Amino acid sequence: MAVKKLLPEEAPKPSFVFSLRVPAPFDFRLTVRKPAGWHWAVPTELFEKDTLFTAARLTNQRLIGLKLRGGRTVEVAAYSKRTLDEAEKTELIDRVRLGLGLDEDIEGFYALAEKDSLIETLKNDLYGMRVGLAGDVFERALLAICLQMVPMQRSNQMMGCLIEKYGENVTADGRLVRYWPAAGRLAAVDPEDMGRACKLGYRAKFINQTAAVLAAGFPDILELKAMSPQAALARLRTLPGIGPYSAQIVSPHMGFPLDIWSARIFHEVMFGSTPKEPRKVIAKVEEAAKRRWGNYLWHVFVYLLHDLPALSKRYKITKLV
DNA sequence: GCGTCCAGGTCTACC
DNA sequence: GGTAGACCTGGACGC
Repeated sequence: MAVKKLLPEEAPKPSFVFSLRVPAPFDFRLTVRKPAGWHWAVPTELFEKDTLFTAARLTNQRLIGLKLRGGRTVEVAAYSKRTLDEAEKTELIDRVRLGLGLDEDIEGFYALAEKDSLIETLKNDLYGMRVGLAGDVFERALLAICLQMVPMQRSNQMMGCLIEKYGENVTADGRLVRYWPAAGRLAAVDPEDMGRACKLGYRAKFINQTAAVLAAGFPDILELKAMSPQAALARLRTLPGIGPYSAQIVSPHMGFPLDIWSARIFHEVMFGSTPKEPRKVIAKVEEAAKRRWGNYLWHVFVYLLHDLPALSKRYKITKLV
């Protein structure tokens, strides 16, 4: 999509530079460029030579171009037309910290490998991959709503269209990245027009209404992180179109967002059989997973879904779509 | 080529 | 409180 390289003389200098030392174990590439192809902040971001060119939108709606260069210490350069003030710098640092999963208890997750062969496999295959959570509530809500009731291919079509038609351009060291639309932009769009343009179906109304709620004032991702997991989920579920599944996708707390696709995979891995009606085994899978992995459900979820090609050699896993 | 089914949920009306 | 049915769309599938 809309990512292109500008000529060197056009590339601006960063307006803010900082570095983050990430505790071991940490693999930068696996963290920002996950094996199954999940984006870090936006599908249009660019990754080349251990460097990620992407963006972040601050709470005051300023869009900042970002260049992250990896290693144990991640060098971050922020690009903006005007200088960032101290509050904006602090917020940006906090957002990148959250995105890189600096505060995750990855050691605790790996400790499960001593008694759990599945975790041992995941640890060995994806050692150093931190889950992280980049992007704010609206970006993640768009992702969650576009995931509902459609195969991944259709989700990508809808998200791509929203970004292309309503998104914004930002540059990061000369790379042009098209970023997610702002909530205020989609709140002002006629949901019928948006639905027709991007083939969103009933989701158009949810996106428009959620955009309006967020544009009017709602806790950002860092504020939700400061809440208890239960309080954050409850607050997110007040958004139109955000139910129990989507709230866990959006929440900065580690959840276990089982849908019928992931429930089927977990059932196959945990119980060795393919459920005829995956929707009906979600509660059973969730209960068993909680007993087996406790506080590390989200890590297991992300690791397992990114290690499916390797796991499919050991477990009977239904072909992906 | 055409008809049918259903997919990485949520909401609402009804009991 | 729980449950069935509606909701958009397009790709897969059977014929």
